[in-house]
Amino acid sequence: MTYQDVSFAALGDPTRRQILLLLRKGPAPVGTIAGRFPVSRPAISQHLKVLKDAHLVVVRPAGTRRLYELDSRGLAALRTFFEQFWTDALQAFKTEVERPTQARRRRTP
Amino acid sequence: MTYQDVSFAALGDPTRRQILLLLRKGPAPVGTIAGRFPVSRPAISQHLKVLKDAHLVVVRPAGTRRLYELDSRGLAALRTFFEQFWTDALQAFKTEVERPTQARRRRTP
DNA sequence: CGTCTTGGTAAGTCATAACTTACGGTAAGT
DNA sequence: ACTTACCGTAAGTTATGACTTACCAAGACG
Repeated sequence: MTYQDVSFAALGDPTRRQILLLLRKGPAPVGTIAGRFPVSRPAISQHLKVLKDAHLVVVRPAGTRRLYELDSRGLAALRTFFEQFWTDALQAFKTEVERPTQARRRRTP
Repeated sequence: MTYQDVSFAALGDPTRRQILLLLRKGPAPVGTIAGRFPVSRPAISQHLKVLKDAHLVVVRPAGTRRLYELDSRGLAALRTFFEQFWTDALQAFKTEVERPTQARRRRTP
């Protein structure tokens, strides 16, 4: 499983996506994050571990608290991957559009 | 569940991501797509349905075949969303970096 | 028309991931 | 030392999603 696989798998869950959106406002301790969701704190801990392992968040201890924040490097890497994918996909689309007229005719009802 | 939720959920599965990568080369019929994966054809059909509902692929009939191809509009919408998210996330990071020196000191071992 | 190819869908299986409660380690305060 | 707050992790539960086989409709061709 590649690095991107781990990242996209992490983003595949709605709770984890919401956590990332929440962390855009800045670092937050686990308890605060968990308080924003209708699930248990350990459930949030498990989600945060997935995000950490995917390099989408980083954690630093602050007393008894653990502050989680967005991992800009991990997000940048994912962004690069997505941009590359998008560029390739767009290129493929352009190639398709520029095919001979015959292909176009078939698209006309 | 928002539109982006459906898209990211769709991208959360490795087989579906591989299908998208495969379709970058151009439209392909179901049988051909399925032949590239170590799973059954109906399984691929189910994945393609998820991708179609997420507007990541479009399908057009060609005789008995159904050609699937990337949905550039859906991908563009997802790209827009991701860029917005990334911009917001980067902004949040910049805000964090530009905080008073005290915050920086804490990061020095 | 009969036959073959293609592929969507129904129904069933089961591994797994998202959830829970319980436990205990660490930090901080008294 | 004791107490409180915080949170990672273990262990258990269960809903779900990725898989399967079976069925059948649509299209193509002889």
